[in-house]
Amino acid sequence: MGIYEELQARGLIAQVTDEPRIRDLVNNGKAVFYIGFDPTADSLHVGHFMALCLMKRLQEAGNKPIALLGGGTGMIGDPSGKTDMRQMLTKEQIQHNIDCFKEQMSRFIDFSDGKALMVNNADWLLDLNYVELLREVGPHFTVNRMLAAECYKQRWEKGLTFIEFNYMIMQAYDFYKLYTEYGCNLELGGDDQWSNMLAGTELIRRKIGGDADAMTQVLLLNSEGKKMGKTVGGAVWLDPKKTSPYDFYQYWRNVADADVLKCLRMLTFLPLEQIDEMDQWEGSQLNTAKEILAFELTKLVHGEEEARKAQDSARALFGGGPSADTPTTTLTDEDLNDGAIDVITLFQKAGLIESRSDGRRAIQQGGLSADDAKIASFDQTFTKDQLAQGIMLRRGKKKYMNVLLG
RNA sequence: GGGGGAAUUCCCGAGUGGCCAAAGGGGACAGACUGUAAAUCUGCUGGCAGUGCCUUCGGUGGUUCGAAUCCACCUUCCCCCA
Repeated sequence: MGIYEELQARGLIAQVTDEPRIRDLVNNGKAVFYIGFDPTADSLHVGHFMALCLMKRLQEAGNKPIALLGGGTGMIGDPSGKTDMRQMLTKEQIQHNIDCFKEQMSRFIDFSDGKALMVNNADWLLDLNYVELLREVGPHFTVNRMLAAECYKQRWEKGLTFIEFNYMIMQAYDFYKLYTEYGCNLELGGDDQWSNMLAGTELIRRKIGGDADAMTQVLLLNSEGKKMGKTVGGAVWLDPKKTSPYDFYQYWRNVADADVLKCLRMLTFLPLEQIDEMDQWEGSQLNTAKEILAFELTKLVHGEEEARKAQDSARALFGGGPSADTPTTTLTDEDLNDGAIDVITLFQKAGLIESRSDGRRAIQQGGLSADDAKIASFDQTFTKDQLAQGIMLRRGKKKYMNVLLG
C-alpha cells in the first residue's frame, strides 16, 4: 500500500485535481508539495496540526515539503468560509506570530539538510508592483468565475471587501512562484481552500503551460458537523501556555463516541490494522479508545512525558484519588484571615469560581467540593492547618485545583 | 452622492417612560441519570450583600420625580438608489 492509499484509507483526502498523477507523485517520492500557514495567531492550533501531520506522513514517504508562512497573505486575510472580515493584523503581530509558528513547526517536521523548506511569502508578495501584477496575472482570471467560487458564498450576505477578494490571487501567485522557483508541483490544504488552490494550478497552466496539482484534506468535523478543535473559549492550541497538556488531553478524551475512530484514523500515526480492531468496540469500551486517542495526540504535540502526566492525573482524578500532577495553587498567610479562610474566598483564589455570587450559586446547587466532601454552607471555613496539608478543591466533575499553603 | 433602517446583558432576540437586572431561545455552568459519551429531565446564568444596594441596554449631553424606552449630537453597521 502506498502513501496515497493510506491517506485514502484514513479518510484524509477530500478533493484532487488529477488522481493518477498525484498518486504517482506521492507514492514515488516525486512530490515537492507545499502547505500554507497564515500567521493569524501566536500559536498553531488543531487545524494546523492536521496539516503538519499530513506533511509528516508525506515526508516520511520520501516527498519534500515546503512550509509556506503567510507573512504576505496574512496582511490580506483569507475570507474563505468566514462570515465576517477578520481584524487586520499589524506587521508586528504578523512577524511575532511567524516566529511562534516557526518554532512550533520545527518540532514536527524535519527541516535539516534540506529535507524540508520553510519560506515566507512576504519575501515576494510585499515587493509586488500593483500595475505589473495586474498585467501579469490579471488577464488570467475572470471576475465572474472568481465570484462563483464556493469559498465566497458565505460572504454574500455580509459583504466581501476588495482586499479579501484579492486573497485568491495572492495564493495563486504563491503557487506559481513556488512552482517556478522550487519546482513545487503539488499544493495541499484544507478542503475550504479548494477554490484558492485551483486558482493556483490554473494560473500555472495559463501562464506557462505547467502541470501542477492540488489535493485537499478532509476537514475534521465532529458528528454535529462542526469543526473540531474548537471550544467555547476558542481554539485548542498546541502551545502549552495557551492550552495545557492536561486540557489538550481532556479535549480528546471527551470527544463524542461517534468521532473517536475517525479521529484515530485521521490524526494518529497508529497502524490502520490496530485502529480497525478498535472499530469493533462498543459502549463503555470506547473509553479505552478515547484514552488511546488522547494519549497519542498529546504525545505527538507535547511529548511522551507530558502525555503520561496528563493521563495519570486524569485517571487519578476520575478514579477518585489525588495525583502528583494535579494543578496546584499556593496560598500565603496573607490570604488568610485570623488563620482561616472562608470557602468562597478559597474557591475564588483557586480560580474555580468567577465571582462570589457564582460561588454561592455553585454551592446552592451542590457543585463544589473539598477533599470529596460536598460544600454545604456558605460560611464553612478552612484552617491554616487544613491548608498546610493541602486541600483538593473541585467544581463539578471535571474542574479541580489543589490548594496548598506556601 | 441621495434616501431609509439598526445598535439590548456570552450569542440570537423581545422590550417604545415607572411593575426591567430586563421575556424567549441558544450556549455555558451545576444537579439527576451515565461510560469523564450521547440523549433526557431539573436548576442556574451582572456584581456586592441574607428580601436591600450598586453597575448595565453603542457614545456624549439633555428632557423628566423617574429613561433601555423621549430629544440633540456623535460613532458604527446594514439596506435601497447612483
